[in-house]
Amino acid sequence: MTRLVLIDGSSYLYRAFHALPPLTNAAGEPTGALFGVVNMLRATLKEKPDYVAFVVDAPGKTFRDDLYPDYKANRPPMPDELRAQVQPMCEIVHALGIDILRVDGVEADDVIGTLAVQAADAGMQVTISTGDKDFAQLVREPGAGGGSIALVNTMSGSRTESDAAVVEKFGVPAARIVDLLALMGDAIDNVPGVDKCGPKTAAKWLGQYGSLDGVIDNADAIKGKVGDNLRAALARLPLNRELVTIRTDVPVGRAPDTLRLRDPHVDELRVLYGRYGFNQALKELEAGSLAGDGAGLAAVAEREPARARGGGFVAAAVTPVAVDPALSVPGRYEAVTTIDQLEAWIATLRRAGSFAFDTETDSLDPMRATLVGLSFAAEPGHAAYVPFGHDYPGVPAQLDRTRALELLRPMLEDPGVRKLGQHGKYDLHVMRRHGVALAGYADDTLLQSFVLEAGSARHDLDSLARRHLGYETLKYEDLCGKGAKQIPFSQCALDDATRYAAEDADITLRLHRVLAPRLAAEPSLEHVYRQIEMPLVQVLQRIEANGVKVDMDELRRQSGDLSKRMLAAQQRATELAGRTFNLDSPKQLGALLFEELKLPALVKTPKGQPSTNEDALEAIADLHELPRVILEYRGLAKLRGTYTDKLPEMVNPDTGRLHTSYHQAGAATGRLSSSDPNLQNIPIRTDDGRRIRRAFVAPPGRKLVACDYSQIELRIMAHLSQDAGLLRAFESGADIHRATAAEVFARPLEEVTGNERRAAKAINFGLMYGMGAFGLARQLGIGRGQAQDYIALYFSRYPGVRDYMERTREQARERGYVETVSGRRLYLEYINARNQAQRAGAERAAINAPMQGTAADIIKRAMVAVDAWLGELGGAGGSSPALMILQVHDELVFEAEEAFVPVLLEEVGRRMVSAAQLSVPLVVDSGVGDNWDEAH
DNA sequence: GAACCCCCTTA
DNA sequence: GTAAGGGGGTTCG
Repeated sequence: MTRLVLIDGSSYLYRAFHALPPLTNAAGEPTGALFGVVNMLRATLKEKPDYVAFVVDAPGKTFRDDLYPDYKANRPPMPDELRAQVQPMCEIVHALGIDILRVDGVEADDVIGTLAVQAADAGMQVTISTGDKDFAQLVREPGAGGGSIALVNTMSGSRTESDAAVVEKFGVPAARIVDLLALMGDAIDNVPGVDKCGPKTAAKWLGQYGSLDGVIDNADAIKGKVGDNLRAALARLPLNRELVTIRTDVPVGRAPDTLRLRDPHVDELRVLYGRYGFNQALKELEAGSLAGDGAGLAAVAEREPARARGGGFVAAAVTPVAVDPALSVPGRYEAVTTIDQLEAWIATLRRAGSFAFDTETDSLDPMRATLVGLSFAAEPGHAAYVPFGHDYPGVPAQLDRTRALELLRPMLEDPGVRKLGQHGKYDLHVMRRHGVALAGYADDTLLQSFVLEAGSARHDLDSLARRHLGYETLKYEDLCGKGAKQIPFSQCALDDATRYAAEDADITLRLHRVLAPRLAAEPSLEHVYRQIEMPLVQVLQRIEANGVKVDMDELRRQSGDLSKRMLAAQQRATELAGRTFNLDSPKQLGALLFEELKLPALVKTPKGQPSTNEDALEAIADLHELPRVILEYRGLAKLRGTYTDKLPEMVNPDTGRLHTSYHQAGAATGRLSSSDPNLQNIPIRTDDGRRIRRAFVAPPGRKLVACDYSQIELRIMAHLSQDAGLLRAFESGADIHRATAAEVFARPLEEVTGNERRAAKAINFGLMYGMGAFGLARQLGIGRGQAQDYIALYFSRYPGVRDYMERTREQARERGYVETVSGRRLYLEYINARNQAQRAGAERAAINAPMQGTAADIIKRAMVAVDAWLGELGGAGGSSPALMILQVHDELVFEAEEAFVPVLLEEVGRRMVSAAQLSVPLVVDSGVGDNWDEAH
């Protein structure tokens, strides 16, 4: 069978550009997109197709522009960094022996469509390699003449080669795809479809009425808002259909059988690969194995020993950019159900010296989860699942959990055997709660990914597998369902569970092989990972397990009190409105205030609706009593709904305490985030809010101790900017906002007024957030001109700060990322965006991230140091003289025996201030009390 | 029930 | 004007 691959070059280029970090070669030329494309091409060539074409768009008007002048009208121009890679890409494609097709006045889609149909008609097996879903309309199963057209999606790695597959993906067969697209429209190409009609709705209609014409004929029968939208869009649907139909009859000037793959120009490739720093490709080239070797380019990972790979075209076709095929093969997974099997596996894992593992449980909450099984992998492609908690009619025999854990324990608790995991903090919790003190937890792929690609990628296992391995994992929902119909993992059939669980361990192991070398190649990132993030895993696990005691009665009393006051506010609001309405509904409230009561709508939501937020209500509070009543109600409702009602529900019945969950990869800047419940946003500013802190208490005989860094981010700004004035201010130990006011308003420290200090404080904070005059004016309620004057004055007094900020923006633009003092990186996807709002947003993030992120690095180091000290003291849980129980960005909270408090203050304070050596001193404030409020 | 909006809490 | 999580309403599947 003759095989033709048609590559949607433009689609690849854009995809690789956006998918990969902004890499450059030694000369500083951008290479990211190029790198992706080259990897994809090499993977394609390894499958030895007979004919290949690399199709790209040509400049110039096409028939679609004639049909519809606004076609692609809102598409931004190609970014410069991408444009710079087009010519080198063409050179490499050519040198690889692949023809480039560019037909004036014809879009690449239509060139591909035409060639695909011609080739399939001639009996060829055609694969269209693209990320564009529109091509689904061309899918053709093998016919009488043997010709076929299949799609390969470069991002998901999926292959679509049958009508059934098209139906599964889009809900309609290939022949109806154009109808579907016509209804949906295409925002990228500026083709408006039916408003609010997405793929599901479109497929549903087409299922009901057969075709677009059927839908048009029956438009009156469709109810609801979407029905109205459909009728409003009727006139343009036929045009839409024409626009989305890929032409298969355009003149392309080449017949498919003239696109034969030629021999590569090795000399040219050597030069090009060398120039762009594609070392793996170069090595492969020198080995003279361009078409045969399995080493993927991206595969900075060590090569796995050769092994069987999927045969035929599929294996490479599903291999997207930048993947070592050896790391994306299907796995061999086995269930371990006998002692002999288990012992054999334990021997294997020990022999390997390191292995990936994963726990399967019945709950996402590690403090409540019961272990259902464990999985292990020591070499890619081979993994075991040890089930012991599956429970459903007819379940096969399993090992006893206690017995299995006792056999595994020596290995799991042996620090000399390295364990790898994905989000291992969860597994550490579960194992600890089942009596196993797991040791030797050496690597975590979640954290590897987080440190390598913060800000530019997701870090969950499924995304990592797709991105780094070109591997599509089984989904939990496919096994156990979702929503109300979800079954616990323990009721999942053993065969399915084995495939799923073993895959998790296997994929984790494979990911580690890809990510570890990438980290090793970046010493500063490796340092952050090894010295900060990995040690912190255990610390966070302990903090979470410690939990915090809450006074449930106090919270219930507060709930009752809040309810009474809410009711009163509600009654008053009803009187004022003259009717009942839902105070919780911004929509109803907006209608009442701005339409019925005709109050001025001074603030708009981002979507242009009149806002009812605090600013808006304050602005009209002097015109009517109702806004203040609403504000009062909102404040009370927030406290009750989010805190006093919810927190008692979340107290763990076993421990009687509240256990939050800290997300180590939660914020791109390096900060932690907290959830379930979020204990990092417990109120403090208002008196009502602070009462909630009084419900966070120490048990009898113990105290709560809160230690927080004073002005840590401003101190970091002083350190980073090395501004003489700011450094001096911190060195002198003065109140920094007062000192700033004295500088800006040019008067002695003691003569600074309250208002001046307030303004200086707003400037200090605003600058750290990258704020401009507009924001400062709003914050201070002054004119924009005056705000601008303040800022100018500030920069004239602290010129080092201004220079630092400009340098930071520049670095961000040039490198695509900014760094903390520790070398942690944050990638800024939109720093060079054409869209000015996006770009401005990225610049603000660039200004803030080094400060926020450095603060996060510092407190993380402090936590590791403090935890190590606490560990030396011995004792655990309630018997320990002190426990670390909370982290709130710049604050650590401890629960300690009363007599131990002085030692704790001394030792913690020392470790916190020496967690980093900056150009200014770090200062820690502390407080002690019976509850969290008093401890401040 | 999911996805989105709007609003609000923290550092 | 940075970084988060979360509640309630609304709308649609």
